[in-house]
Amino acid sequence: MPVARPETSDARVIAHVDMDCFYVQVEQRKQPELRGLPTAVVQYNEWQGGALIAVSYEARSCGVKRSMRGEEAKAACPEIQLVQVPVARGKADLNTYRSAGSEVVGVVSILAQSGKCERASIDEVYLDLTDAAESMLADAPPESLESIDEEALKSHILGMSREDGDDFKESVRDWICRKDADRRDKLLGCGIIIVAELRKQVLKETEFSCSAGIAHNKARSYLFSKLASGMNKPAQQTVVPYAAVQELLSSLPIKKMKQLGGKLGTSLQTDLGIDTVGDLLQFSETKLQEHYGINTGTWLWNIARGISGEEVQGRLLPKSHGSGKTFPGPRALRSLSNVQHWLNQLSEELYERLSSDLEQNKRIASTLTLHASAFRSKDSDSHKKFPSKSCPLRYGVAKIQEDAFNLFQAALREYMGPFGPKPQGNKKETWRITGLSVSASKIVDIPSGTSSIMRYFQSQTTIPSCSASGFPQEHVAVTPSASESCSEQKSAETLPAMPEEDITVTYTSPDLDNSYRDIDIVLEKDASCQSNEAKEFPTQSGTQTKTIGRKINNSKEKNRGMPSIVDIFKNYNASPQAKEETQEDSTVSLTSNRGNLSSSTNHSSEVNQEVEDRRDTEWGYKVGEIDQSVFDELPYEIQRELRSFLRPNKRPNSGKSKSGDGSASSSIAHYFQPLKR
DNA sequence: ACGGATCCTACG
DNA sequence: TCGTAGGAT
Repeated sequence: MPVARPETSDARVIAHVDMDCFYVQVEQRKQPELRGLPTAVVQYNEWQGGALIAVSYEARSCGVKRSMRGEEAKAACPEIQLVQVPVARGKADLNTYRSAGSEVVGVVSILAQSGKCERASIDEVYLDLTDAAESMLADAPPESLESIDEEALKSHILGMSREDGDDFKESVRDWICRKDADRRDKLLGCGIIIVAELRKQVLKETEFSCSAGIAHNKARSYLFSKLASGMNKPAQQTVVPYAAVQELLSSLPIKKMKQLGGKLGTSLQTDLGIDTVGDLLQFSETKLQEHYGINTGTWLWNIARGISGEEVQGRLLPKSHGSGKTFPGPRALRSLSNVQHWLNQLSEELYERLSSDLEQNKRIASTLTLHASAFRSKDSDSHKKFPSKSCPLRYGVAKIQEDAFNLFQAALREYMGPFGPKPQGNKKETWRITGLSVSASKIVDIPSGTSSIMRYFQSQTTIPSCSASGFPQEHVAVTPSASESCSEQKSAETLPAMPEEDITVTYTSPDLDNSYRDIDIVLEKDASCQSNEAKEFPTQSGTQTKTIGRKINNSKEKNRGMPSIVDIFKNYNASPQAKEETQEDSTVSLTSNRGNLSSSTNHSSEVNQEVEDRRDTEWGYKVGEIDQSVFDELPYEIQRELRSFLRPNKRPNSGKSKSGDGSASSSIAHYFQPLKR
């Protein structure tokens, strides 16, 4: 699973910042009355009071633990406040937490402007503060400061004996300011001050408290930010000096290490008889490689020594979006139309999130994947894996819904295999669906400032046929996108008709205002979705926009079903330098109900300029190289826009000035740009 | 090198 | 527990 990365440079300063019981804090910010009370966030309420997914520190001290049910929590702590995760479309809706998460990432990335910042999860970031720490050491080393921040003095310095009160803070100060310290430790000392300041700012800007680990690499900072915050208290920061690493690891239970909490960790315990990380040291690198393969073996050898060369990626946005739901036990889905109903819900949510991503971050996803889990009762291998399927992603709710359903049916046929779709003349299916999810991946940036492209995709979101005409439509037409790209290419073969119940399925489709309205559609009895004569939605009178994907497919053999514009952007974005600059293009949506921190003003011009600088040299396509038939199929506005992109007016190469005024300041404010309101 | 499918891991 | 994510193979 894990892979080894040799340590590249010696003295990095890496911080892992982790929000304390994040969902609880989000709810407490929304409902300040809850602050200070034992609180937990639960998801669903029906069964045993719902499942706890986040627990406040007050509740933890009452003995409430994550992965208790709501009722257990009430028993352990009668005064606990249980807040429910919002529900939308019949499923948990995590959007409020997601946007609070991007709010945090946005603030952190701005504060850490001088260093790389990586969104590690909804509430965690890694920071590479090496440069900031080095500049501080050069310009304003801690010992030169007249006073050290109180927050910094509260840090835990591992390996340092801990006494209470001022003595403790005094010794922290001494450690930070020690003149004869190892350079690596001095850098960590700077890291302490920087992170303390950053955490204070995050609290001020977002009202969320967080904990942090500061060390020389990701593995160490992660581990100790987790260990420390998991211990007892929120809002802690922990430093791992070089010299303390070995001893701390030596007695650390192996299962506590990231990546070793599961099967691999268990295997180490049982197969090698190991309990602590220190125990791993006895095994030679080759021995570990023999047991666990070359990659995992070397990784283990390294991690036992706290070595990890993994770099902090400058990525502030997620790499995929997914929407899923489980249907445990008796709630398992037993009919195709029920599956379709839920796929429609999930697809709707997914589309909504793709739309925001497009709007806010100018990104488009290009792959749609369907995952499901299932079992077949009353049969030998009742727990065969349900295969995943993917296809090119077409923008538009109805398209995603269609494609998802088609992917599902393809997967189901494969899953059922020889059993065939209709094993007995019985009424009910033999399969049960216990989980469904749709996800969108391979997300690429599109050049900013191309407004017509935005309009193009927006127009794609309207369903021309039914919403305008009001005619009931048979909506399960096969589209080339999903059906052709599914594994079974025997397109000529008529697929076995799936039994379909008479049922009213609610389709929802966005109208022009992006608000949703419901349209009831009665599925035909034999909605043998499977006629492979691709039925196109009747191209609607009013709509200019064409489904470019298909037409292009006809003229261009490869890339079936893939909107060519995605190809173009993909190629564009594949240019070597284009990425890694996620720092600057931090169009992270700072959709806070309080401050509106649009980070753009400062940066966007710079980004645009950069984009323009690369145009001529780094576009994967030159205008003449784009297949004319592809180009012609694009909406006129986009053609025009692309032409202007492809033939840029050359501008003087203004070497991207490293932001920062260069004025040396003795204040740490130098390392942070205060947020402007 | 790349992409689809599968598996594993982690966490609120 | 569920709903999401990321990474390795």
